[in-house]
Amino acid sequence: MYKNICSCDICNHKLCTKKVSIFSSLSPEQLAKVANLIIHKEYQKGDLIVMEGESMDSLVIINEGQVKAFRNTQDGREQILYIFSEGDFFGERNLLRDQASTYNVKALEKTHVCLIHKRDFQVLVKDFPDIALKVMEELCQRLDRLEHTVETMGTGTVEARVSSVLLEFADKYGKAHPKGIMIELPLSREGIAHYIGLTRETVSRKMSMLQDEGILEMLGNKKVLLLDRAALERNLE
Amino acid sequence: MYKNICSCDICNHKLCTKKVSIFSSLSPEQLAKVANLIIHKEYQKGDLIVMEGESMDSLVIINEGQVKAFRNTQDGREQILYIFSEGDFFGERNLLRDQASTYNVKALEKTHVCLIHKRDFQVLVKDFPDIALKVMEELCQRLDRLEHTVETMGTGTVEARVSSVLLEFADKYGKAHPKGIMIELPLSREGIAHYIGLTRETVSRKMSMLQDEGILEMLGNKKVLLLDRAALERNLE
DNA sequence: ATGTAACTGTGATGCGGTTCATAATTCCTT
DNA sequence: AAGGAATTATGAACCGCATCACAGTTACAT
Repeated sequence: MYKNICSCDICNHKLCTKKVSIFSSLSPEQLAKVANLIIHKEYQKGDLIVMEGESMDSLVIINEGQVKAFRNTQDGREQILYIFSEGDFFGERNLLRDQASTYNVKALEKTHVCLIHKRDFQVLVKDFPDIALKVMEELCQRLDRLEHTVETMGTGTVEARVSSVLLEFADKYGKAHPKGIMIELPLSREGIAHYIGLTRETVSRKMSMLQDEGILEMLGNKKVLLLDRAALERNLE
Repeated sequence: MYKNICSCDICNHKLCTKKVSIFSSLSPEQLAKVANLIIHKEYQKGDLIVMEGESMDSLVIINEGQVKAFRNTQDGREQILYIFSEGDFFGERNLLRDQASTYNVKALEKTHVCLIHKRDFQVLVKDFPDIALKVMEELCQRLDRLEHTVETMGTGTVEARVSSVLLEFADKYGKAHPKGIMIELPLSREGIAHYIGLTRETVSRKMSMLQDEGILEMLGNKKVLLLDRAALERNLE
């Protein structure tokens, strides 16, 4: 499963510690100590990083690239739960409790991750209680997002779901652009569909609609230029 | 908003500390110390305990009764996110971060709650770091449940949603019974509908179907006798 | 640059859940 | 125990998303 162990002398394993909010309360010396505990690994697009049910022995921090966390139902449908990018982490639940992973994680592109072993992480948390608080903060943010997702899935129209995910991507991956916000989509149409519980076709149709309304412009399959953010927000309800 | 301040000399404010897992690592003396910080309040069925957007100054622990946490969309639809019962707590996110409540909380029946003020809670967490870990554990359980809800809402059939919620209630509120599991429903059909993003009518119909199939028996509006748990589980996919 | 595989767009069709309407039951109050 | 309000059940019609089918487009590797 592990492919390339990055020897990475240049960054001295420090890059990921700097990018990650859970270590933000540490001093440079402490950070260096943490950096020594880290093992780097690299995955190619499509590689399965963790499988549902597999037990994990490390906290995984995304240093570069992105991954999706998802579950498969028996009839082959996929539900994407999270998209993790640079600075995000996963596997925390399997370290605190002794529990197998509750989802699959797959690289959406070439991805460089940093691993901290369970025993090292537990020592870290004891030595630096602020880390636990930061982890908690991150968990709270995930709760917020999932609550919002449940609300949208439960009460929202299909327009609202598509608008909501586009706004999320605009905030997370959007770059300023003279005509609006340029979004580099992390997922294909089908991926988006699996993220919000719809079919590929419906997502296609709704995005075409939004384009016809002048709210956005599709640039190939992987980019969207958001022209009218406010209009999307109005779609939320 | 606060109605009755319970003077409650009998329990000496200890009941709720004993019931709550986040204090399970404390010694009896430490528990007594915590108990002194607690203020008791009581709400009647239908009382709004917290409003969305309102800022909270206390952690709220349910001592007796149950409440629902929910959001309202602009067009008047309601999405129930959590049902909290004896031993559960809410408001933790507004204490750790400085954030207004993200949902409404309403009493589903006469409910007795214990309050710990923000400043007291923060001191507690510092003195007893295990409390933070316990809170984290609870947050993880909520994440698990929400992830499961998103999966069911995104990929599951309506049968699966109804089956899923009935299984949840069976585990949480079910009592052994010679013919199966007797469930005291915390929500009306409409409430269940708002919990799983369906309409009252659809929930009615599906539950009638389950009754016709001999999987359960409805006893009035508030009780369900689950006869064939395995059949419900098979419905999940 | 080109060819090919993967992805996307769109029409036609059908099913299933919502909506609306109304009847029946339950449950709560007195 | 009875009456009335609230909740639930159920039928009919409609609408929207899934599904199926296939054409068109994009992207990527060589």
